[in-house]
Amino acid sequence: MRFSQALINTVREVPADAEIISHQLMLRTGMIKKLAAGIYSYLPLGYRVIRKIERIIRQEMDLAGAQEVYLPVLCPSEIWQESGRWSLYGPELMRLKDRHQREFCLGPTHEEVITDLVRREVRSYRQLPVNLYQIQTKFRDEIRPRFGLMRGREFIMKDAYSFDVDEEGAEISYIKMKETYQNIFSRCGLKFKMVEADTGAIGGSFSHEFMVLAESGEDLIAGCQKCDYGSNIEKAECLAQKGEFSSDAGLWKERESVSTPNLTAVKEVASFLGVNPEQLVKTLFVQADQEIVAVLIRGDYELNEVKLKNLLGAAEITMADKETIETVTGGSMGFSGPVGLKNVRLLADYSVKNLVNFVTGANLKDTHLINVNWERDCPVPAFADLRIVQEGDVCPRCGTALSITRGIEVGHIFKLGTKYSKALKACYLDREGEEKVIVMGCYGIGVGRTMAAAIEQNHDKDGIIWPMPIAPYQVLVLPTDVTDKEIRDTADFIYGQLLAVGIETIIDDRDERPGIKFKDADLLGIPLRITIGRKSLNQGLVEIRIRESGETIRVPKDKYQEKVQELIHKLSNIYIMKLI
RNA sequence: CGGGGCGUAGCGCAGCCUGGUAGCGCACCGGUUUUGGGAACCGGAUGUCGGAGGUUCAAAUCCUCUCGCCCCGACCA
Repeated sequence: MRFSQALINTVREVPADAEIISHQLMLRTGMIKKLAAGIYSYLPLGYRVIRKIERIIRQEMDLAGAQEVYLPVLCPSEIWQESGRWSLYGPELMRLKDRHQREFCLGPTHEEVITDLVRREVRSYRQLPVNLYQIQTKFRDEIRPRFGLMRGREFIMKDAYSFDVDEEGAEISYIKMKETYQNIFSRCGLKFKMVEADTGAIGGSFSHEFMVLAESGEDLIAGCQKCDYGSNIEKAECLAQKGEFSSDAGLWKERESVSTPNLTAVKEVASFLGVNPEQLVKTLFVQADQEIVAVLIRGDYELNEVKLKNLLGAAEITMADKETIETVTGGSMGFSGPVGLKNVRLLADYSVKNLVNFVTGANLKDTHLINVNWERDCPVPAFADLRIVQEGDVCPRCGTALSITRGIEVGHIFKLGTKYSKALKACYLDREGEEKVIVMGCYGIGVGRTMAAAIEQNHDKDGIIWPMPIAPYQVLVLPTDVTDKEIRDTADFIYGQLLAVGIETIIDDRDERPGIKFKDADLLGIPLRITIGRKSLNQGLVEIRIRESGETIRVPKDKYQEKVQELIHKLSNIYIMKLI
C-alpha cells in the first residue's frame, strides 16, 4: 500500500470522549470511527487487523477440527421462545418486527439457531461429534456501551458450538477448545489468564474465561500466586468454615441494646462501639424474583450477588428498597438485624458462622444490639458462600493468598450440557437405536475486543506496538525525502521487492518532513520500519528499526531482505506458532 | 434507569455569566523557504453554534421542551 493513497488520517490530539488507551490510539490512528454509542466503522487499517485476528482464529479452529458456517443475524422469535430466552434475555436483546408484525431479534449469540440447525441435520451418533463456528456481527443492546470496541452494541464475534453424544465427549470437545483458545490468544501476542467463571445468561454447568491482564479491564479476577487457580471474582470461592454449626454458650455475654443515633455505616457503628468491623453482622435485604430474602454477612465483607442469585435459582435479584425493608423489619433502614425477624428467609455467609457476641441492627431506629449470639437470640440461619473474595483471601485449591487483578474478557467457553438441546429437542439415535439428547458446549471470542486488548498490552508513549502476527502491515518503508530521486527510487525498489516476496508492506511515499513520518510510524506501530535516508544511503546502507525495542540495524541496501525475513520470523515465533 | 458532565469547522477548545458582524490552535487547500523525530512565513477554504419552540428590534448567548454523546452506578458473554 502507498501511504499517499491510503485512507489513513492520524491525529495528534486525543479525542475528548476516549477514556482508555486502546480507544484513544485507535481513534488517533484512524482505525475506527464512531457512528453512534457502541457502534463503530472499521477503516482500512483497523479492518486489516481484524482480518489478521480472524485468520488466526480460522486457522486454529480448523486445526481443531471445527467447521465454519454462517448463520442468519436476523432470527425469528419462535426458536427463542422454545428455549425460553425470548422472555429471559431481557432488554439487551435487539428486537424488531417485520411488516406482518412478526417478531424477530438480531442475534446476540446463536445457541438457538445452531441447535435448530443441528436438530434438523443430525440424526445419528455417526454424525457426532461436530463443532461448528462462525465469525459474525452480533448485536446486544448494552445498558452502557463504553471504551470503544471494548463493549459495543454491535461487535464482531467468533462463536462456536460443539455437539457430542455424551458428557464424556463434551468434556473432550471442551478441553480441545481450551487448548485452541490458548493457541489463538498466544498467537495474537497477548498475555492472558484462563479463569473460572459464572455462566450468566448463556447458562450451562461450567465455564472458563480468557482474561487479558490489563489495568483498563472491566472484570476483576482472583488469581493464586502459587498454583494456577484463577477465577472471575463473581465466581471465586471463599473457603467454607468446616463442620456442623456449634456454639459455646459459656462464652455468651448478655445481649444489650445500644443507642447509635444516625449511625448506619459499618465503619461508623464499629468505631462508635469500639469494636472491629469483623464483629458486626450486616443484614441485607434482597428482592429475589417475588421473594424477599435477608442475607447476613460480616461487616468487612461484600455480598456477591451472582453467588446469591445462583444459590436461590432466581431469574433476577435486586437490593430491596427502603419501603420494603422498613415494612419487613418494622424498623428503620440502616438498623436491620436478624433478631426478631419474622416471615423472611434468612441466609448467611460462612463468615458469620463462628461469630460470638456480635453486633447487629435492632430493627429499631438509632439502635443496635451487642452481644448477639446464634441459637439464643435468633435461629441459626442456613450458611453458604455468599461473599465477594478479597485480596489476601486464601486460594481454595492450595491455601496460598489470592491477589486481585483486572482483566479484559476476550474469550469465554461454556459447558452447556443439554440446556438447549433438551429445550429444542436436538436428539440423535445411538448404536442401540435409542433416542438420546445431544450434549453441547459453546465458545466465544470477541474479535474487536481482542484487537483493543492487544493495544492495551502493547503500546508506549509514542503509540501502538503491534505484535507481528496481527499487525496491519509487517513492514513500513520510509523514504525520508521523496524529492530526492535516489532515495525515492531505492525506497520504491525495496517496496516492490518486499511485496513480490509476499511481505505485507506499506510505503510512506508522502511528501512530508521526516519528523512527521517518524511520528506517524511510531503511532501506527508497524513492527519493522525500513528507513531510506541521505546519510545512510551515502554509505550504501538502509536502516531497519524494530518498533518494539527501538533497536536500529544498518544493512547494505542490497542485503536488507534477508534481515527483514529473519526479523519477521523471529518476531512471529516469539508467540506459539502452530501454523499449518 | 439514577447521579454527574458535555454538544460551537474534520480534531481539541474559547465565546454564553452581562443578547448586537462566530473566533483560536491543529488538520485541510495554494505559494515561498525548509527537509533525520509532529517547521516558518504569506494567502485561502470550511459552521443548520445538536434540534424544535418561545422571549426580544436582535439569540451560540435568556427560557421551555427534546435529541445525542461521555463518565460513575445498577446491569451484562
